[in-house]
Amino acid sequence: MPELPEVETVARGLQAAIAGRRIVSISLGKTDFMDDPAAIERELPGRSIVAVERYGKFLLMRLSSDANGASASHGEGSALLVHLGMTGMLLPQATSEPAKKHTHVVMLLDDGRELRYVDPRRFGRMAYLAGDVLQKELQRFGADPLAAGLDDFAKRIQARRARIKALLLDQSVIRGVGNIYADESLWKAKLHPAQLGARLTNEQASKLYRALQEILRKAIALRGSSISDFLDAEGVPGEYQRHHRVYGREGERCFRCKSFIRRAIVAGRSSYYCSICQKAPRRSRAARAKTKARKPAASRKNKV
DNA sequence: CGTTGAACCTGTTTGC
DNA sequence: TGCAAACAGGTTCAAC
Repeated sequence: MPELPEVETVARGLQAAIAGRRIVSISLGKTDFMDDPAAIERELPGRSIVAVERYGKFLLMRLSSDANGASASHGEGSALLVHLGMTGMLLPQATSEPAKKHTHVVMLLDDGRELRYVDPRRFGRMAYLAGDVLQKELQRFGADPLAAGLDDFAKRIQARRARIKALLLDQSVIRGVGNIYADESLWKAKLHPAQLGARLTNEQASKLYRALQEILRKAIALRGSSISDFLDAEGVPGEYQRHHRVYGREGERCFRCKSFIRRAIVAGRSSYYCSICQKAPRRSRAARAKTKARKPAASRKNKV
């Protein structure tokens, strides 16, 4: 579920709900999605949650230094890094509230509430990181699409020969975009998902940049998209799914040209697009030759 | 470099 | 109705 707008929504909710609280104790259930469960169990109790921020699709719970003041070798301090994967939720709840199924982490806070991490599929990630290790980890990721300038954005895309869809999803290029917002922004910019990054004109790159920013901002304003079960920190679903123009609309009509929305696998992911508005890239000589050579399809298929 | 497919895990939806 | 297959917003890794 959670891409940039959803994670931003959760971060804002948590910032309002739990910033300043101290973690009294922690109890862990399943831990296979944690880098180092022992570190989490050892480091968190006694620390205060200084702030909750979004970093790409990660939530960054910044922590006060430990009792010895030894948390940080450098500026980044220490933090609990949380990735919600596809089904993760971080919910501040009263102790009296019954715990949902698949609750894997419970942090007791100093105001008597609990911060609970729920994640049925456990595709999420949780890690306690500090100092240089934290800094290194954050450096793995590309530019934030809302903070990046047009030039930086265009350069990152045009420098690569991969498909634009793959580039938008690649967190080391741009951080925070997932399948929904990639497709929505490509539709708005009238770009086919299989177009190569390096083949975008400056004008196309600029269109995509503006489309992506507009869509992300609007989605944040509407508290994200809830496809099946996304809930923010207040347990409230988002509204942006009502504004999707292509995502999940296979067989329905394009809002611009009324032709039918298609679905194809691009970069290994379901990709929704309008084949009229979003022109397929002209295939290279090499690609065409390959398809031709493969003509006797049946015999090839039967090969083990 | 870039692409593909599989793997991680559970729940829900779709199709026969 | 029932059961199995397909599919889900994410990331990572091996193999080509």
